[in-house]
Amino acid sequence: MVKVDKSTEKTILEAAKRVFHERGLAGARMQQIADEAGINKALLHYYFRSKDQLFKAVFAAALATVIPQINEIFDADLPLFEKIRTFADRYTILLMQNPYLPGFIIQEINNNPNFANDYLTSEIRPNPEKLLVQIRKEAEAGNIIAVNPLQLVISLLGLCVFPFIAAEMIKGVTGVTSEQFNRLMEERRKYVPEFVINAIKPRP
Amino acid sequence: MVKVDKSTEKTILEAAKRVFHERGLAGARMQQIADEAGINKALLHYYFRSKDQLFKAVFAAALATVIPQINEIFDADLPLFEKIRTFADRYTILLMQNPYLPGFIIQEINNNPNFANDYLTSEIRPNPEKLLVQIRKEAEAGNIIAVNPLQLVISLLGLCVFPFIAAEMIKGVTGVTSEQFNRLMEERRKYVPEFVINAIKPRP
DNA sequence: GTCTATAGCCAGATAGAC
DNA sequence: GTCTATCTGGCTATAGAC
Repeated sequence: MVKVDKSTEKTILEAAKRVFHERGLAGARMQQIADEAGINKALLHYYFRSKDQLFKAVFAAALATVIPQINEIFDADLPLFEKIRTFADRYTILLMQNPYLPGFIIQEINNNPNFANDYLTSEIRPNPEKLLVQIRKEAEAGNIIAVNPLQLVISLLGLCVFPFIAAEMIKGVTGVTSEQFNRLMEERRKYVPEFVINAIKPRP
Repeated sequence: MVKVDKSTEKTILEAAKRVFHERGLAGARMQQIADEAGINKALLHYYFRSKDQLFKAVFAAALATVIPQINEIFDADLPLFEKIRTFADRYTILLMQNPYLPGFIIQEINNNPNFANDYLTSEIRPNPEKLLVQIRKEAEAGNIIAVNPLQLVISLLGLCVFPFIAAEMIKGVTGVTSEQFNRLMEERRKYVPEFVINAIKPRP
């Protein structure tokens, strides 16, 4: 990476992010991070002490870019259908800008059963509670069909996140290029919320 | 692992499957596989030559347990709604029996950009073509609303697979136990297909 | 086929000069 | 703060006895 006028620590974090996102904790190499940052290995240790701590910093940053945004929409003061539209739209945009993020997070959670204790603080922690209550109330009022609120939230998340997790598989199987894939995700910003709303809107 | 009367090769493959599924290629250790198989490292190399080849065998087996089943339903001679119900039901059962499988496959695909060439043969390759055509025809006939067929297939897959990929996250955040999670997936066998059918059924 | 012992390498971490 | 050089441990892989 070309040296630019920016703190070494930031440069390291950005290089580490790229490498960890691509290869995971176990697969990443400190040498590659150093190369991408345009520095040497010793300096990585000078700034972050160990590979593990560097990883923790990158992982925490990943959670911090995605979880607060999710919670903000979960807690927004919006009618349910508007909330679903806003969530799908904003979350898809976020993922288009950070396509490696979901796979990275999921992968490392599965490899570190203790992640909840290690990383989830009171601020950085997905909190669907308000949305779950909102769904339950709308169902009781008959504004949507009867659903298990947790199933609905999982479904909404899955519809947004899954294509990014499975991107390489989708490309490999269907033959769509990265550009076509992006257009597909662009289309999904509107497709997903209408899909979900249709699924839960009562029929006359 | 307790020694039982079964071929060493099979014992190794089962142990390797457990370890690779949990830790991925880079994170797995040949020593751990040997321990779980109740043998020593040298024997692993005697049977599979290298870690890489052992991994390839496990990965190919993983694809072989899931892809043919998917294709069978994709290609079945069923009306669309029945196909959706069958797919969600059977695929969810399959994943409940192999919960590590999706995460394992996704993780290694993302770490090996060349996987399509390495692993996808003419038999072992997801083939949604017939289902895509079927969806297009149903939409043209007005039996379902207008949709991009690929979006619909991705959605159906995501609704089934995502909860398993995100299982640890879901448990960590909501506090549901593994047993409660299984009940949730059990419920999903019916929930997902009705959700999807509702989403695409035309309104009067 | 299965084992013990060990070779050989690679990656994380540190020492110490500048 | 940043570098080069090096240590150290751990891991894959092999040699060779049984």
